[in-house]
Amino acid sequence: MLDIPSENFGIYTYIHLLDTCIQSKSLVEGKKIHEHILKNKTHITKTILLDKLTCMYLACGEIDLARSVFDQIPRRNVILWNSMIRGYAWKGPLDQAIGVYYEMLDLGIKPNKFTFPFVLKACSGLKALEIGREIHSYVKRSGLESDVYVCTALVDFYAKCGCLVEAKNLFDQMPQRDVVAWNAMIAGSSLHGFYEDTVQLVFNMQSSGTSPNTSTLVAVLPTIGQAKALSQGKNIHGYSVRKMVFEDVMVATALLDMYGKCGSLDYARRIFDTTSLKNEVTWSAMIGAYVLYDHMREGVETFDQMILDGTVSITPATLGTVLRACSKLADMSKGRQIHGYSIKRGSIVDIMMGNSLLAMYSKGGILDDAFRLFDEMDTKDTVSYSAMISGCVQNGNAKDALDTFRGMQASGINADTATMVGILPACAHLNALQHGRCNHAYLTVRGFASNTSICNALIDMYSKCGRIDFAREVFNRMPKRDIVSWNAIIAGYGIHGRGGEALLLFHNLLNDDPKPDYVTFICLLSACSHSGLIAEGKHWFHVMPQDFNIVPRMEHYICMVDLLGRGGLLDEAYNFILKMPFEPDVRVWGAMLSACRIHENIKMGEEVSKNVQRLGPEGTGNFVLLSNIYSAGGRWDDAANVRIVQKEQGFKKSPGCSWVEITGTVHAFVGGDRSHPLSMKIYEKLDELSVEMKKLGYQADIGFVLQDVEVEEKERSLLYHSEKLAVAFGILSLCPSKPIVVTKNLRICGDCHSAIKLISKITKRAISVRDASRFHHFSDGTCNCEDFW
DNA sequence: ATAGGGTTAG
Repeated sequence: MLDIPSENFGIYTYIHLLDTCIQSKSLVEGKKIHEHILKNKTHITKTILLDKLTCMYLACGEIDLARSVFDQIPRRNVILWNSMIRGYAWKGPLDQAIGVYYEMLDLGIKPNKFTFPFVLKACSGLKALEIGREIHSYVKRSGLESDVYVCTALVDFYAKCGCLVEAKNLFDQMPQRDVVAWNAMIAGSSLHGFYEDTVQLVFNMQSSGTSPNTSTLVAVLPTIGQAKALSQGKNIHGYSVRKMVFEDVMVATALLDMYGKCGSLDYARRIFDTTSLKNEVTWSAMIGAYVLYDHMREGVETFDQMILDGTVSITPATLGTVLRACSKLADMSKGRQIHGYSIKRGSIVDIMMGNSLLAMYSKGGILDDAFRLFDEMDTKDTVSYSAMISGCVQNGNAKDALDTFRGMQASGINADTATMVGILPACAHLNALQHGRCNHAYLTVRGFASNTSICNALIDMYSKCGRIDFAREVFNRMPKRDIVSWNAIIAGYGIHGRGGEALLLFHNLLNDDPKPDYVTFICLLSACSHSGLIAEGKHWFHVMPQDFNIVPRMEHYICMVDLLGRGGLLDEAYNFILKMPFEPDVRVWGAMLSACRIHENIKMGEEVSKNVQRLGPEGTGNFVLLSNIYSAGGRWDDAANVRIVQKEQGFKKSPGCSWVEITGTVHAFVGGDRSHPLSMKIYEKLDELSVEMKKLGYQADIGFVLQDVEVEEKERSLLYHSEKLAVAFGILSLCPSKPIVVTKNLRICGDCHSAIKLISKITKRAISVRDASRFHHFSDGTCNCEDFW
């Protein structure tokens, strides 16, 4: 600590002392010297001293103190103005940098080539395009456009603001381009996701004799990850190894992130393990990679290691990523833990963090908690409201979604595209045509009505609300249609049983721009199925791979089995399944089974039923598989992804599995499961409930079991379905006031649906079942899905 | 270099 005597110093002594503070960034000493100067009054008005004090505060990052000294100086030179602008451009508030710049111009001080890079940096940060352009024209008038530094700053500004053409023009005009100029151009292009352009720029940079440096690599890698361009990413990796820059944390983290985004988790992990100097971003990127590709267990484990490691701080970004894992896993107790932790650390004020929590609670079906947090949040933005709205919709709670939307409008927060795309399915779900039309009007007023995603949601809403004519009108008027638009309208005609029009539209699509994708064929085939257009369906299924290069997926086979089976061609459907190039899953057999039921073919039904039983939903299930199911957890929300993951891990079957969380532990069951320690009690409970249910007129719908066994045996196998076991265990384990939330990986079975309605009445408990497609909230004998799912 | 809400089918 500096010991300052109280006598008066000469001015150069002060200056010398202040320089020392600037070098060592010692704010405490600097302040003492400032006080000393104020006390002695001798030099208080000396500009040179005030200049130094300003610089001292700037060096210590005390921008407000710097400003107060700066404002007292009567005549300030351009260097000091530049320092002040630089201070704001680095520490913010950015608009102050621009303010000081204009103040300087107003006072007639002429900016120099050092001024522009700082003020332009502020413009980039604020995306203040017009101000930036004005500054650009001033630069031209001052004849500084050819200065490398100024021009690079302009390139950077235009590129960051997304005006890549202007950036490129300036860049091309530069008399010489150093690595910083190249990096500005590359970073801007990468930032806006222009993968090909970015890679081309790097190539050109090398051909022109400038070697990429670490900043180049760090700028390029995110676009590569976004484009999932793994082989290009490997090239960069190789380059960084050759140039020995892989030991740079930023480069290592960017490489890790790139591999993660490409799904190469092993490579990502290898980089993670070999990077000795990990910071919090490195850890976050690793966790994020796991979560992105549904490796929740590894993600959560890595987070636990991060805490144990203790060398880096836990940021809201990390917590947000872990929350997404909890959300995907439906692991609310872990999520709550993170919630508590973030309150303790004060991270909860971070709005993204709050929004992640909202999304987790609402997607997890705990709307009460979501709303409680939502009410507590001091600042709510569009995303907060959107998360609540779509959360309500996903829980089948469309009414609350609409109420929340009204609240949003009342509090003056503007809805954006995502909000509207979230609210429209609520109208579809409620069959709330009036609301839907109202929202449509609102969208028109707000100027959203021509947005492609919005129109897609409108098409879906109108067709689900029974107004395919309105849906078509929206479709016709769209300025730009993407493949989702076409799929939505084709599906719309399909569910309205107007297969002919669906086919006609499909033909129109073939003459138009977007190429059909695999969903198009699902929509088309199901439209054919709903309208009995068997020949047409068969035709398109067969030409799909050769003419459209689309490999039939499980979903297409389900549609085909449905098409043939519904049409009464049971033998053909059965043989079709047998000839499938991969093993049919339970949904294929399920479609077959329902065809057998429609056409009352008991014999084939029995045969098919064996396959349904074997594969789930209520198969005997083996426990290796089971442990994998719940360690990987809540895969219910992305059925397609589940199959990819399962294939990777070498599993082919997908048995029905239900789980319930009791004080932080997940208890999972498959049908007929007797492995649980409390198995005896669970079965007793179910038998007891079964007696009560029968009193209320319950009859097991043995149509769901087409096995050749005695009626009583059929009833029993239904009674021990996984969702019933989980519900019974919930009843036994949770106090009566607590709602029971069961999650099932497949769709809930029809018999279980009727049974749980009665169980909710008998036990007077709220029971929720989240199945593969939606929530079922049971209470007092009814379900909020109104038996339609 | 890491982080939040969204539409198409069955």
